[in-house]
Amino acid sequence: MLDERKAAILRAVVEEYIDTALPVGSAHVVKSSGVQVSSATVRHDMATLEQEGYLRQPHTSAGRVPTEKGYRFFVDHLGQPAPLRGSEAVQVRSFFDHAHGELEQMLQDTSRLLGDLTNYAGVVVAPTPTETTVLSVQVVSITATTALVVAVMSNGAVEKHTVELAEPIGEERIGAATVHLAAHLTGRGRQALGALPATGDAATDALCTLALGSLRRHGGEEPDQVFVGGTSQVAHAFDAIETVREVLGILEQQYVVVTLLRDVLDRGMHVAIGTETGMAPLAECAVIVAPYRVDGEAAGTIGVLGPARMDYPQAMAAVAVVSHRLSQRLTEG
Amino acid sequence: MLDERKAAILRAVVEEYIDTALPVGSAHVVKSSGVQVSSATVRHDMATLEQEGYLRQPHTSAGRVPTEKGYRFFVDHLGQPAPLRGSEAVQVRSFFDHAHGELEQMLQDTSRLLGDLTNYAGVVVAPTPTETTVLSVQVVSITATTALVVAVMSNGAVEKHTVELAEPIGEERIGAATVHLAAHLTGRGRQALGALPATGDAATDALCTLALGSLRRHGGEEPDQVFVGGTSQVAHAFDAIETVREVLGILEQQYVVVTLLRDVLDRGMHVAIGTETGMAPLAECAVIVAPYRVDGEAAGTIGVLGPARMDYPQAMAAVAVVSHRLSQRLTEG
DNA sequence: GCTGGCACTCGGTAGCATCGACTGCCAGGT
DNA sequence: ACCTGGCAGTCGATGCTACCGAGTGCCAGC
Repeated sequence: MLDERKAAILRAVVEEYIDTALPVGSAHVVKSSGVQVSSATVRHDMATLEQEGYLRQPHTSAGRVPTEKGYRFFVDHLGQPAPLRGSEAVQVRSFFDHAHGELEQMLQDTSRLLGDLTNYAGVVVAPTPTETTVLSVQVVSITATTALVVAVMSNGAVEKHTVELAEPIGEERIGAATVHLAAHLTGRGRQALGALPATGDAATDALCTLALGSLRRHGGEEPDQVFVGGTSQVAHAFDAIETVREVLGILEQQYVVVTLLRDVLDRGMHVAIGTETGMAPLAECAVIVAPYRVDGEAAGTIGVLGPARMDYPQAMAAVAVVSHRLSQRLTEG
Repeated sequence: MLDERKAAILRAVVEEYIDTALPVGSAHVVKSSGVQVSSATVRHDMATLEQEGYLRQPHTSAGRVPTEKGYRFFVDHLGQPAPLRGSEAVQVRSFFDHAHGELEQMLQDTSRLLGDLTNYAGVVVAPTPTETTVLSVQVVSITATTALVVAVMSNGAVEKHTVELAEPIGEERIGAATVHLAAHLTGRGRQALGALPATGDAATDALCTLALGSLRRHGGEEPDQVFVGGTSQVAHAFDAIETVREVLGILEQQYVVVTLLRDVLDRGMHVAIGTETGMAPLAECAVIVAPYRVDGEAAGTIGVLGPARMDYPQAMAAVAVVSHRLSQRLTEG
């Protein structure tokens, strides 16, 4: 563990580097850290910090830059959770006060809110429908051999899936299937999607099975819906154009984004820095994630993706607040 | 109008500049244009082309670069519509052969396809529900004072809207509203959303009115859904990071994107270059748009957004093919 | 009307000296 | 044992100059 002064020095380096993106020299540390020693002493400590892997020097005769380990120590031990700036608290409050309508639209807007608050990319993963119950099911015929299964879930989400039929099916059987499905699914949870008693009519049963299958799949390995906002911020956060492109590429792959957030949470982390993300192209990035809850149950995830030299205290505060307010908003109905 | 040689020279400049992003000198033109004259003559013509506004010189003693007018002439008179490269034709074919499921998901994927094909950002505006008919309507209660109106349209789209009720309403009235709405809307088009006969029950009527309103609004001034794919390509297409950011910013504002595409089409154009887009931040960009059709009716729009020095023939071919195949796919059901 | 030739322009690059922000180390003081 | 001021040394960044070369405009001549 680091003694107090070294910790203070490390904090000063991280904070300054986050601010300026420039390597930090001992003189700056003396000015900004509050430690009452000379720059020579600081130099000594910085050399030690470098040996221990918290800092590194881009080249001799340059200042120090935090390593992944340095950032990690910072967020674990030094990042006093900054309260949100007043104007931003207002922004969040007003956002959730005015949020209305469509769940998807609101989540999309939330991702943009996160982007605006932090100046990094904001991500929102839609609630997985695991623990919701079915409010209503309906089968609608679109063409002779395609039908649409629409299920409204108790969390306000609407699942819809096209099913392709082997052969044309009449309106009356579609109706029968609707009734049958409604009878057995309404008010029940996902576990009801396992099996269904037969109706006695083969074609109707076939349709019901397809419908069930599509609903089951949707909550299964099918990727969760994900919304990304504030991609334009990415262009500011990195100076290497190639990095920008890589990060945008990642954000485009919804599946990857979902996996990333889930992985981080699964490992019990709220912040993943550089290689901790488990994704090579994100070596220069950091991710902050938080789950949100609906009716007390973990439902989905939000997060921000920014550069490793991220304003952690601020971003963590933003994520925490948004997750809290979102949970509240989704729970109250 | 330009005489034949000047046109050939202009074409050479545009093509070379598109390729290299470097100002093109008279010697290069001689090499690549096929005109059988000396560089001095080309220089003469290029000076004329510059006076007439087709080319400009970044600075004395540099080569020429096309102006907006130059690109415009190129696409209007010189852009022989390049056939799609074989591998890309395959890619498009296989995409539409395998496209299935959810309309929204497919449109999202289509936008990415456009991005991949052109290496610019791909945009797809979802079909406006204007000319579709209602296949089914249903009202589902979510909480005591909120209900969800779900309508399945004949094009496979599902419209859903939350409505907030002034006071709690019972299940049986929700059911009554569903029945009432279904009776009057099923099989009818958007014009049926105007008014509804009364049921005799005030609470049910109130709910019906709210539901109608929400559906009407959705097809009205409410922005169309838009999908953007290939944003990461934007980082490659421009070298100025500030431009990248501006363009990404535009692409994030769905409303702006929809307006942009619609405007261009309304003006009867398929290609808008620089200021022709009507948007200042897109001064260095060009947009290619095409409508797609469902059952012969113009339904939505697709497009790509790239730099003004875009590979027009190739991109136009890609947009044309995708629009054609998408129309086909959506029409056949 | 086209051409080769020529003088000229000017951005980009390479070389070079300088500057300054750093560091590491050390001898001396507390 | 620890801290400090001082000092020599490193090395990227900055600025200067000289030069190169791609490109131009112009002109006299075919």
